[in-house]
Amino acid sequence: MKNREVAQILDEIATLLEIKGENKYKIAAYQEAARRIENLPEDIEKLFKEGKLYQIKGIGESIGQKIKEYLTTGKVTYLEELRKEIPPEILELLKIPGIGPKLAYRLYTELGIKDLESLEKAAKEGKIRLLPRLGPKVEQNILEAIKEYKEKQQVSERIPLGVALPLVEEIVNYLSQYPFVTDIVPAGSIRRRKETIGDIDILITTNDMDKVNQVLKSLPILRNILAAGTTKTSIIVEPGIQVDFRVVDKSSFGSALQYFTGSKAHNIKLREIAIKKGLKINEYGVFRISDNKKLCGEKEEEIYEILGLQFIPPELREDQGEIESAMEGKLPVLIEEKDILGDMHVHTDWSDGANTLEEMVEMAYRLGYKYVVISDHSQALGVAGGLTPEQIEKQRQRINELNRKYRDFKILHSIEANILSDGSIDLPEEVLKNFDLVIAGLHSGFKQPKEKITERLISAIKNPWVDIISHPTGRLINKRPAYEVDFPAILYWAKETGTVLEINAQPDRLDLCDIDARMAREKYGIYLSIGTDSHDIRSYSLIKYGIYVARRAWLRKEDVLNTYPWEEVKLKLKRYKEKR
DNA sequence: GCCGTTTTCGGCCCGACTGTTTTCAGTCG
Repeated sequence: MKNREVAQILDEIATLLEIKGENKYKIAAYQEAARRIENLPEDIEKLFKEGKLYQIKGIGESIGQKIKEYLTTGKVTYLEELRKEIPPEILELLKIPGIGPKLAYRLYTELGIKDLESLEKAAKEGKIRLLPRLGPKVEQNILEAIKEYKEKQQVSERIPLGVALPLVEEIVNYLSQYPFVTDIVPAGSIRRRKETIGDIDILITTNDMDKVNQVLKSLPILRNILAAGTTKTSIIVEPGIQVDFRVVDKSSFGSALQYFTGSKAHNIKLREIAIKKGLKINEYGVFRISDNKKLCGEKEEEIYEILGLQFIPPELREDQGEIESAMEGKLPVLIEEKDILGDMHVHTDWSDGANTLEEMVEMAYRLGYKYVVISDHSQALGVAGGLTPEQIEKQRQRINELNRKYRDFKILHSIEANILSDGSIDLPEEVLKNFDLVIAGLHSGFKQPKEKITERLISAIKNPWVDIISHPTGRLINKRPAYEVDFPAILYWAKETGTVLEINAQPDRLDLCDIDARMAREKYGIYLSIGTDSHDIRSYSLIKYGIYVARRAWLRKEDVLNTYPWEEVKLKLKRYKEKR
């Protein structure tokens, strides 16, 4: 699938046009098209072949032609021309906070700066301050920003939600203890539960701004303060993450929360709708344009209400159709954590888990689940103590015994089998057929060519005894990209065979991701299962990350397999269908 | 460059902060 590639090309065009100082609306058009395509829950190539390219909003004649050229020839002449005009190395300058396209272009044309090294050298030699409208302060800020950037390079650019969320909870707990902090709510991409977070936005209501700012200065994990205004304070906390605090008045709390939750695209769309209704939205409230009268602002819900929209859950606020749905009153009722009746992917110390089967089962029971799917590794994964057919048989007997101990709770015997390099499963059919269900996943050979990996996965999907594919794309956030695979083909065969795809809730996996999961359900009608892939009893709590992905994928309770009682799950699994 | 329940042309979200400035452009979110 080339969605991401196309989006990156359009983004690069936009950036190069920005540096050139092109019309800002033209630039915005490229950025908008890039964003649309990156988040598109459909294969752009498929749409192109079906002649539906121009049905995507934001793609008109000019951008459409460039996409067409890329998909047919693999290059975009327009972009290559632009690259000749502006050396791509300049793009590196834009990564430095405080350097935008205008300044980057001036530094390049007036001082010949085209990379970080020459930038740092020029700043140290005091050459930048000699340019008109630039001074020593700019020079100093550039040097500091370069230093900060280099430090940040050590870590990754965007941090996983699984790292950011606990950090935010720590900060919120710390500040909550002060009586003058009356409200403290994380906003931004954290609140939208995006899989990675650029920086953290936290909103505070208080009757004493000075004290809040004072307290922020003594935050234990504080590294340094970037900016401290009367309404905004930006800091860096360990381990190198920016946190923006916004101190707001109670009467504006709802508006501020809405504004800072974003996304940017979502907010722009809302403000456009507001204008058509004679209203203006900003972070302080909703105002009538005619007399500037403030109509609301204290509660977030009021903003959507006054625009004639259903309340839109933060996870959906990406301008991916949620506003149109809300307008028609057709937003989905999103799945919630309480809807999950059982964890669909759990390991024990029979393979590489840290806790015993008994401990894992007992914890699942105590969490209030109705069932748990025990899915240890199979024999081919030697490093993980994968189970042989004999061990599997023993484990089944133990599970049968345990099942007699519990009422209103079922232990399901499964396996996370390996898809071997030829696409076969590392257990014979007579073993596979005895499980309650079988999960299969790729654990090796990620570097095989795209055709080969696609073949392997499809072969596993076609296996009548494989019910669920675990972590279907194999990506590890910030560590390993998804393996090369013909994803639409995977979806097609999953649909054809009734195979379920997993949303793996491990915070570094979140695989399928939100966009893929939405595509699987919305365009192909495939069921998703959510499993924590737990290897110890504490990891059951990670289910919430799977729920976040599902919600961002627009999934309702009924779209997710493990919201159904086991007897109903059976009706949806292909192994039981084929026996009927 | 895209788009249209007032538009096929004339619009295109909103505000804070910073640095260098006597009024504002650039950057950021």
